[in-house]
Amino acid sequence: MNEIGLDSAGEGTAGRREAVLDVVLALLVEKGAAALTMTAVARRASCSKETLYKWFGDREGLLTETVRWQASKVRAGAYDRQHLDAGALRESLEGFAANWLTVISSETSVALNRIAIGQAETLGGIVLANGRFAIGERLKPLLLDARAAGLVAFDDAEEAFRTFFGLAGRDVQIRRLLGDRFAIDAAADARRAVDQFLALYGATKTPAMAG
Amino acid sequence: MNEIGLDSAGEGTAGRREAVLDVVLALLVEKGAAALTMTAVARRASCSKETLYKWFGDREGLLTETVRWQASKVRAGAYDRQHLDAGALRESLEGFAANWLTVISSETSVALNRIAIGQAETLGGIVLANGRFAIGERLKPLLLDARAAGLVAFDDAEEAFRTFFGLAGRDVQIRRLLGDRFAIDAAADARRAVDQFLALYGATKTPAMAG
DNA sequence: ACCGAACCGTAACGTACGGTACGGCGACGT
DNA sequence: ACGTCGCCGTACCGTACGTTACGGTTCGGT
Repeated sequence: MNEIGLDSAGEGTAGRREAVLDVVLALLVEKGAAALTMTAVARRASCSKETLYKWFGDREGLLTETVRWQASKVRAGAYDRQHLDAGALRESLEGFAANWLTVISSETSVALNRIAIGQAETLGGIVLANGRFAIGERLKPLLLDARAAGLVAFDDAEEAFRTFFGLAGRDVQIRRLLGDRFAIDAAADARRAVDQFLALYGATKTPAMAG
Repeated sequence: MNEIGLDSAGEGTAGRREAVLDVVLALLVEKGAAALTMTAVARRASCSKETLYKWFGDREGLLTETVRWQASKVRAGAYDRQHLDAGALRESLEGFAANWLTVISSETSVALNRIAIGQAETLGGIVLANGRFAIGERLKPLLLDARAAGLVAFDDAEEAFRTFFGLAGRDVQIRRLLGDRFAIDAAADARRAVDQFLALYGATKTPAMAG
């Protein structure tokens, strides 16, 4: 039951907070948002509720910190911007799409999005900023570099990204959120999405629908 | 306060149940899922809690019936299958996309999806069946007829639909669910989505990425 | 006029949860 | 050695909600 250990590793209280946040994530995934009570967190984390409130203020603070903590773990490495030929572009785009698909399909992401949607006023903005918009800001430089290299053609990088987002995600996220557990081949889906995206925006082929 | 009227219209108890369900929807949209208590529903619907429990069993039964009730209201008309030329296909697809975008952007749909996601085990399947899968089954015949008419080319109608779904919806639903209120031009988005879909699957142009 | 069914309004009950208070205990500095 | 600090475990409090029960009222049928 004790998942933390009484500070035996000598990591001080540094890792304790994060251990608590991991307990929140684990409970969220295993039991769902309804079972996420302060008592359950305290018991699972082998800490007292008093400590929980001292560290995180209240329940909402605990949830907020958990969302940020998970977001900080998901950040994928930035992609190399050198030697951007057609192959490198394709590889980077597929990496983005496959990683994104893997993340939004994971139980942790689904559970976190569920609770954020349930409290859209307070948590929705955080998840949105660290999810949808964060990946947009990380992908746009790649798209702009690709355009500068004459590999793709578009007017608005935001619109191009939204199309990429749609082609990659399709119905995956909403189905997962609504409880549909179906198999996903992230690599194959990423390849298909990139094929379709380049068919629409690629400059080497017929530049259809660039506006 | 009384939104129903004491059966004065002589509609018997036929419309009373539906009136209660509309109250649930209104409360969901106005106050959010957290404020949806049985007491609030009873007060707003000018009925007693005892009646609520007699009619719907328990809180979950009330929610389930509400989801079904809303789903029955959203059904759009089937599209004409005659004279399927390129123009008619485009028009039908745009109609589908625009209607779908309007629905998923509506406050009612967002509120209902939020609560369904929060209770994915019990309500998620219902929303999924009446939303994502229902529109899929309604769109596929159109796609198959279009393929038979030589207007589009694809191997798997399900995959073609999922692409259409992604091109139309993109990030709209997840952003709305997470509380992002941004303007949407359903007609323009539908036009763009259909343009892109036909660029990928249209048989008149280069049939790229059909597999 | 009378009966019974359905329903309204409200009170009541049990439970569960967020948040707080308290006693005890091990660790650490002096 | 000893006081202090932080934390654990638990008990506790107030509240809110789901659910049930009950008295009073309306209304259709006979």
